[in-house]
Amino acid sequence: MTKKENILQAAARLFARQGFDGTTTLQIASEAGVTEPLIYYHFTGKDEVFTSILKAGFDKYWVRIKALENLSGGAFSRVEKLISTHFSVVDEMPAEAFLIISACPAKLNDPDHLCRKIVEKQQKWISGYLRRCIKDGIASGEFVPMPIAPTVDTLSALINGTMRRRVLRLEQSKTTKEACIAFCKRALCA
Amino acid sequence: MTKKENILQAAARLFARQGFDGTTTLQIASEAGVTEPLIYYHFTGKDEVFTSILKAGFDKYWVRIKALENLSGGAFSRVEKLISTHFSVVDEMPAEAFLIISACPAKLNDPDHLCRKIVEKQQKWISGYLRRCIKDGIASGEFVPMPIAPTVDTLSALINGTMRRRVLRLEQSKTTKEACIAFCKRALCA
Amino acid sequence: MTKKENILQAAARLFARQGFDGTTTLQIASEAGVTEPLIYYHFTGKDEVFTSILKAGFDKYWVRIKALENLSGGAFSRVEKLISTHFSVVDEMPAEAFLIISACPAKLNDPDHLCRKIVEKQQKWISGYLRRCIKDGIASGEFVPMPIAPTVDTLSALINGTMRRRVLRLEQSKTTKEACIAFCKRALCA
Amino acid sequence: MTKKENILQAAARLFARQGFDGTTTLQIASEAGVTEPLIYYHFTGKDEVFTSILKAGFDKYWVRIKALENLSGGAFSRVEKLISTHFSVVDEMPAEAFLIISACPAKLNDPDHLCRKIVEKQQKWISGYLRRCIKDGIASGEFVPMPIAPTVDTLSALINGTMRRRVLRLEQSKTTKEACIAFCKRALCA
DNA sequence: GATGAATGAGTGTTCATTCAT
DNA sequence: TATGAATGAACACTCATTCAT
Repeated sequence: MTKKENILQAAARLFARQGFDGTTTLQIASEAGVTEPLIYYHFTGKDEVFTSILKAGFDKYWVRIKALENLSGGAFSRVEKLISTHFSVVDEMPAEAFLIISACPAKLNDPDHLCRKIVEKQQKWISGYLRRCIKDGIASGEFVPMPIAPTVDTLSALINGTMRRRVLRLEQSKTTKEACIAFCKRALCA
Repeated sequence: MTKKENILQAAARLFARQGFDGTTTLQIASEAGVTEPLIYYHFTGKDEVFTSILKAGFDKYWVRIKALENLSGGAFSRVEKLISTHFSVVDEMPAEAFLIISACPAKLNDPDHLCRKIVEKQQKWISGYLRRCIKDGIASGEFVPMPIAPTVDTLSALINGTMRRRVLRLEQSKTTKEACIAFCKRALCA
Repeated sequence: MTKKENILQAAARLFARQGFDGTTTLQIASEAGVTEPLIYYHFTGKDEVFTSILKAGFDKYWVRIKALENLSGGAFSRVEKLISTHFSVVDEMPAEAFLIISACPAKLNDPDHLCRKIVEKQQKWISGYLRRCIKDGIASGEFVPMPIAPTVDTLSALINGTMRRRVLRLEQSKTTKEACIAFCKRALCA
Repeated sequence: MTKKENILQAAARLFARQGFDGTTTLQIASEAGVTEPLIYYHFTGKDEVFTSILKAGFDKYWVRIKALENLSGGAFSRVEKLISTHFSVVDEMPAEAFLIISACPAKLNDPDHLCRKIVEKQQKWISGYLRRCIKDGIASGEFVPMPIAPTVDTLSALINGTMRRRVLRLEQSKTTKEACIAFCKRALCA
């Protein structure tokens, strides 16, 4: 593993545990087994390290998400896939998920920051995906009639909240995923 | 308004906009129209200022929530009340809601910090409330049969995610509240 | 006891335990059961509190010392009296003794500060007293011949070191006083 | 000279002149011709700077003292060596001597602080050395009979007080050293 | 006499970042 | 690539002191 990768891994661990502001460049360097200036050789600064990690994490996530686009099958099975994918994502990349969800609250207020842009891009994509599912479902009679936009909001919120609770380890049951899907099925399907 | 209240208000504004670490005591003092040492006369430090605001916000929220405890009526109407109360809370105290949800990510990892304790207390209460509603609903035949614990997780996540999206202004529809309630009704009721 | 006396007592305790710089006016006020501004009502500032204590301690000491001036008796018995008086002083007013010996090191460098002046006055008086004793002793044949000035220095140092060790609780024997006197007797007497 | 050494020298000068609490890190940096943060690059803080100086001074002193251990010769000549070594030490390293004696009064009260430990170590070694001398001297008949422990206290006090007076420039004679040794000879020798 | 509220001037310390090599 | 040394700019916090009452 290159030293650059060392830096990224160490930083990811530390950002996830302590947040962006709570992590110093010295800690990152120590944890990575390098000296501080090397961080500035490979990155423009602490912020770019953070952004790189975020971007890498998001890219991995994005690949998973994009794979859903060409899915065939019924409307609900596509909703179900979206939900179960998000459960998997948290399990497979908890540090990155924590970062996106929790490490940069102040940056979320800055409309120009990558952090905000990532969240918006993700939300937009999920909204589009869900909108299409729901439209199709209603059209085909698989779903009961319902207003589309606010239902998209509701499902987005459910996914968002589920990830957050899972990342923060607030969940109390082991079968939340199945119950969540069943819950949505009853809410959506005719 | 006393200078102490000035400090609290200024700090609340700044913490909400910039996060805890992004806000300096000098900024708080300036914004409040006082000198820095006065912060230390009225509070033990920056952390206590934050904690005071958090606690005050949570207390207001807690009053609203506790009022639901003695609610009579059907199981779903009690669930509905819980949901709509949370929508109202975000609208009525957005700064405080933002603080609880987003300003102290690192503190959420510290099990001894008030921040974490508040979240846990809130989650615990909501879980208990929902558990009772669902049990009652199933027993009376108002709800379809369903596993209780994971459904509680699901509903908690929905509320959590809804608040978060609303606080971060990610919602896209004006009728999300109604759709959310209708969604749950279909998911729960027989 | 008046509040002014309370302040002085509290301050004396704290200065002895923590030194001048290590003691805050707030600590003094708390320990004295008053508020800080009262200190400034009764004294011009922290320095005057310290100076007052020092002066009071020194005055008590001075009375004891001055009483030796009119002592009749042999040369050595007067030296002995001086030594045993200093042992008593440490035992009877340890806090004040500690203050003079140890609480204001930086102030000892300032020739204008009371602290330095007190030490000089004390040293001067002791020197004068010892000089007279030794002169008389040599003249009367009670003492062996010896150079006066450096012997005065030596005896002063012995008294100084003895007080210091006693104040700092470095002494290891219970009969140091007697041995010290016997030591001097052998060194001085014919 | 390296900048680290600059810092140590500047700090030593300032601590000796103004005491520990009276010296600021900014003063040290200015006097050393460096910026404040460099102090924190080379040391963990102001306290470690002080401790380093103290330790270095004590180490130099300790070498001188330890050299006395293997001294051959009569009991009194060994006592004499101890005394004259202490006179030399003050003359050769007055700043360090002042530090040990006078710059950290509050720290002397803290049993865990290096300051106290150094004083105790020194006192212990001197006590042991003197005890052996006196025992030997009495056994060989070179010294008059006398109680050992309190005489050790007395000689320790004499050395202590002599150093202190010399450091604080309270001595009045140029031949104090010789008189002090002669004084002890009369007190000890048969 | 006595105090609650307030402050000017610092204090030790930290940290992201840079420079010389 | 890589680092030891160094720093500008800030930071949370403290303290002796004062003011209005």
